Amino acid sequence: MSEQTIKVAIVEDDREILQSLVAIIDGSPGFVCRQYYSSCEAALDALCSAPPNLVLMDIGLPGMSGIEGVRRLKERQPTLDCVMLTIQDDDDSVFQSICAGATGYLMKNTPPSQLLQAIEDVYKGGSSISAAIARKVIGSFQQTAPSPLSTREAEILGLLCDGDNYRMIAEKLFVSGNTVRAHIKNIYKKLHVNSRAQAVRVALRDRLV
Amino acid sequence: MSEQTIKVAIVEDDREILQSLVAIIDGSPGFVCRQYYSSCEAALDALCSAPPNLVLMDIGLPGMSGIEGVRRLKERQPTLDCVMLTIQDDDDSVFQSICAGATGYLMKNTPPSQLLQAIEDVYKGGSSISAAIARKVIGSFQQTAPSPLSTREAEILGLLCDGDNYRMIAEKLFVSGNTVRAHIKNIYKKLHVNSRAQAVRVALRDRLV
DNA sequence: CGATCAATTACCCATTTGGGGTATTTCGGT
DNA sequence: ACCGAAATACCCCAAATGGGTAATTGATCG
Repeated sequence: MSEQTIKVAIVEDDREILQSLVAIIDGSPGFVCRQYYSSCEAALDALCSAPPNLVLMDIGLPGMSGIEGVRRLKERQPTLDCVMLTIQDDDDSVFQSICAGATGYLMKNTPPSQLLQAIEDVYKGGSSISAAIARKVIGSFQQTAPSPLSTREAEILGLLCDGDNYRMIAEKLFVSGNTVRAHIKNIYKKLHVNSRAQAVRVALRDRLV
Repeated sequence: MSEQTIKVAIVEDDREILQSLVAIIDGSPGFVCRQYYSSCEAALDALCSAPPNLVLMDIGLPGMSGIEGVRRLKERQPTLDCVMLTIQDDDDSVFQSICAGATGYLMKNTPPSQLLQAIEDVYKGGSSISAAIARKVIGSFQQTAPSPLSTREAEILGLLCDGDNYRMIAEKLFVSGNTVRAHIKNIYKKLHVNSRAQAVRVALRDRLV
């Protein structure tokens, strides 16, 4: 079962790179590349009517970018895995790709053995991202600045995010509504906001809850 | 420079696993393990006064869990990299660990060669997470359900998240405040909420903006 | 061609919110 | 012993919000 051939499609505008990729894939047992395109426009319909197991997508394509390509592709084929192939690894490209639906993100200079390993990982339900990119993704989960809020304030902010109003919060914390108001005023001052909506946004963004 | 010895500390309560880990690390050129502990309580002070390059931390420890251990450790030594070592890979443990500050997350059955590779990756500023775990982390960035909102509603929800009130939204969109109110009522219905705070929370959670 | 829905406008009214104050108690640090 | 931060509690009042109802226009879909 693990020896099933993995059908890979490639979208890449550089003819040389495309050919060398096809050669690597097609020349390796267990992998086959029968679909390759030089633009998203050319690839989209074909990939939707005859979906491969996995798509290697260049980011820097002329016309529609690989990121937009993935977005369109995933709209029509949500189960199709896409791995970005790129020269730049700037944060923006990484996160945009991931949000667009990419399952992996590889540098173009990845050695063939790792490339094949990555394809196999994705095929098996994993995700192929390099150590450096994984760190960036993980870093986005971790809060850097320490919370400026007191314990009580953080508690109240949490209830604020749940949509509770003064009265509900007061009841849950066994204090008066006036006290809740006083705390919320302090929270707003500390977060430099002046409405619930903004407070919730900051709270979620900075993981204060 | 790449041949510098990496000092690894281990926190693991199972004596056998601990010994085999120490043997692997210490027996490999370029790696050394001089600090090993069977509980977070025992490790914390020692690791802060004589920080290694990297800590391998078991999650299922008696007493303080490895996740809490990482949290405390990172409070005092924010630059110290921690890699979780665990038998379970349930979503909760993964995300809790990452949010607590872990840089990597490995299964205990990871073969020695990959373990050493992972340690080296982290030491070089990367992040060692297995393909399966990377997929979970990446998946958390990707919206699954299509947005139930119309273009206009999504637009207004975005401004709502910015903290704009009716009047400000109305001015930005060149419509009346009453229209904005009507849209917001529809948004609330579709998102099953009844306040701005809840709407913002859902919008950010489901990436509707 | 009728049905439906998105977008738009409008109004009423009770409740909630936010900004401005003031004050007491408790607790940890200097 | 004193100070400041945190937590508690209260006042007034203008503005914003949320729920209800209703009507018009345009586009899209059977």
